[in-house]
Amino acid sequence: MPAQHTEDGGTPRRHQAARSARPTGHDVADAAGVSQATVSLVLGGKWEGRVSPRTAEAVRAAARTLGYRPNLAARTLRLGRTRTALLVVPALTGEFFAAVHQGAVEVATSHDFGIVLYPSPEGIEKAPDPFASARTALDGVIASSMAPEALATLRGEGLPLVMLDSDEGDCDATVNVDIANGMRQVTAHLLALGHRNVAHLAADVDSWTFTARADALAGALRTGGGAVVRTERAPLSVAGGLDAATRVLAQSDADTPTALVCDDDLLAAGALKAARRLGVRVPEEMSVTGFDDLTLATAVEPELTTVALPAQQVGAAGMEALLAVVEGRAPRPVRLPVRLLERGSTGPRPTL
Amino acid sequence: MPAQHTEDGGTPRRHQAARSARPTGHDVADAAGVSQATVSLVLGGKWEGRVSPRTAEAVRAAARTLGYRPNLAARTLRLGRTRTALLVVPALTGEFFAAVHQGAVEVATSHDFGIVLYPSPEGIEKAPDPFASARTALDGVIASSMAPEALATLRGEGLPLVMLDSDEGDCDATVNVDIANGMRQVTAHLLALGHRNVAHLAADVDSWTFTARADALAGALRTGGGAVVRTERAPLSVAGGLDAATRVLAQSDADTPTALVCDDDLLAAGALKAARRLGVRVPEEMSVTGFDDLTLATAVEPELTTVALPAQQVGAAGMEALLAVVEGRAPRPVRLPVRLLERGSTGPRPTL
DNA sequence: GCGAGCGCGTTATACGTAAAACTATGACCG
DNA sequence: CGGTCATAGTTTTACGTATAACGCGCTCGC
Repeated sequence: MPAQHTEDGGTPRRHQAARSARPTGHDVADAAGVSQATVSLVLGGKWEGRVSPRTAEAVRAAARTLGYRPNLAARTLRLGRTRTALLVVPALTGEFFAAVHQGAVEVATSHDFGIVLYPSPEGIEKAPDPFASARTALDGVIASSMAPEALATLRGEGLPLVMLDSDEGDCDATVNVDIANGMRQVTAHLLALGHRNVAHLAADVDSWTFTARADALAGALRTGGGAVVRTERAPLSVAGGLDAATRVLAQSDADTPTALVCDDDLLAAGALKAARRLGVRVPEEMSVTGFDDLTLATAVEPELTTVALPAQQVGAAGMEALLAVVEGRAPRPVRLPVRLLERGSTGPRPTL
Repeated sequence: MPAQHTEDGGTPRRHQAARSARPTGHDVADAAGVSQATVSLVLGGKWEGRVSPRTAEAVRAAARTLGYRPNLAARTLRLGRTRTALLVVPALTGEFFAAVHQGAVEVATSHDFGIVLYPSPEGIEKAPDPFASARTALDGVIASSMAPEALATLRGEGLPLVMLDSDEGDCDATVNVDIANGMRQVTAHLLALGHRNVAHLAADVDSWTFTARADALAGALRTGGGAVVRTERAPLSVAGGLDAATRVLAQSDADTPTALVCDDDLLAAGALKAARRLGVRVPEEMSVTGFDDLTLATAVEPELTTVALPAQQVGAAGMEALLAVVEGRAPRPVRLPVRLLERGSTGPRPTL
């Protein structure tokens, strides 16, 4: 005596145990009285001509009331793509990359992309696997600086790769800041103030941006009739700048420099400390310039003449380039302008 | 006339088109001459008593030569868990949270956990969905500060939640820094130097840590025979500190403060600038204290007396607490000690 | 000598989604 | 009236993994 009861609607319920589990596409389908495939079509946005508007609306309503959000893992498994990019930053500290990140995120979200961060550890050697650390499959990588082996891993994966501030040729797109022009502006500023003999406080970091700074400084100075009379390498920190600048300022001979060009504001801040300790007045007796325009630049006395970098645009351009690559368009190399900020740490060359 | 050819081994090859696609468990299985299930058992580490050692070794060898790495999406879909935690940080800038992150990562990786970052945007209101931004399912959240609504979203998801530096009660575990003790140390230091009338430069940020700083300062000062004679709120920046400190220093009456306690080193750096502009010598005429021991603290002149926070331990303890919750153990609240760094910005109370 | 148990695997299945392939109902047209 | 076509869906399949359920050939105890 089969009851033939169909009051339930006859739709097969597969979920019934967990009451508060996240709703799936099947749940939405049941609620809207359609199949899961229809739900996928409607919410995927490609239903025009395949589903009637009233049904589509019913599906959307059901999804809304159930609070449906698609399962990312399932979608990824199905599609093999994630619309997610990995942003490799040298470390989590640093105002520059905070802005880069923000710029990248803004562009990404407006294109339905996501960004996950990979702060490459201090000792780049023992870096954990970027892919494992991302915790999801990736559609591309935007990298600022990276250990060669990690970069090789990336290429091996065959992922689109955008390099920021690097001369790495083996990638799909590059975004650079016009470091050379920045240094030319610094040089022009110092030359205009009468300086000829310049010392260079170089960051002891092996990355393109610092090599570019050194080269640009030397080149611009030479063509302007000046010269780098001394180069001192220093760890990229205030203490490093202090030590290195102390070494420079302690010595004085015929070619004593009257200006100290630092690769970074941290070094410049250290140089300011060194000058104060040695009784050298800035900028009256010695001009000091920084680079990057960190918060620190206006916290110290005198405020640092420095070069501001368009960090946010770097991130935005990087993400745009990645989108181009992903979508098969040809990205063209980007070179962004910088701006010299003339502040209190530079002044006229002292009369001898 | 069935040929009965089995020279291929008879194992059905499902992948043959894409030559360079990432190998799957099936590929490893084929290479090792076993089934995918066996591969999963062996690589999952739970094969003892179910697979012979030689077979297990064969599987591992095959996985190694193929460069097999399991598909995270598939695993997540199957298991419903990810061994991934979301770390919510107030912004990407900030040395404190860089260290917090590092501490958390170290603990996490040693427990086969992953961490993904969610830098909550400046305007916390328009924050994008943390879950969508994570790009993967989560097993828990470690949050420092968060907009109430975002926190509600989190709770709604039913995820384990660890709060850092917060008085939020509705969570599974808390990790705090002993802010009160830090302010007590600052106060004791100033009282020992003879100061009684203190001005407070308060960060204009609505978060527990700053409320705690204000309360602790007022309390400790009172019990020690001193008093907060003036409180000035300021945006959390050097410029904010400069403005607020200028307001404080400009006025002078009977109860003129001889020490300026700042909620943060940024404010203290601003205060130093204000003092210099107004011709107030630090620390001879006015003592200034900071908080957090940022890089900036030793870049300014004089170097800031400040309170160093155990950032890395905060992250480590947070992750440990989350692990405890996830594994069903009961985490107990953590309160970490701080350390006063006496430097040049504080000195004896000026004789009137 | 025969069922029980064990060692060593295999087969089958489910997770939630996207999309290809298919079905059913009418409308239109020659 | 038979065929073509559009509409509005449904059914089915695959993605790669983890694991429950199921052999299958031996050995062992009684």
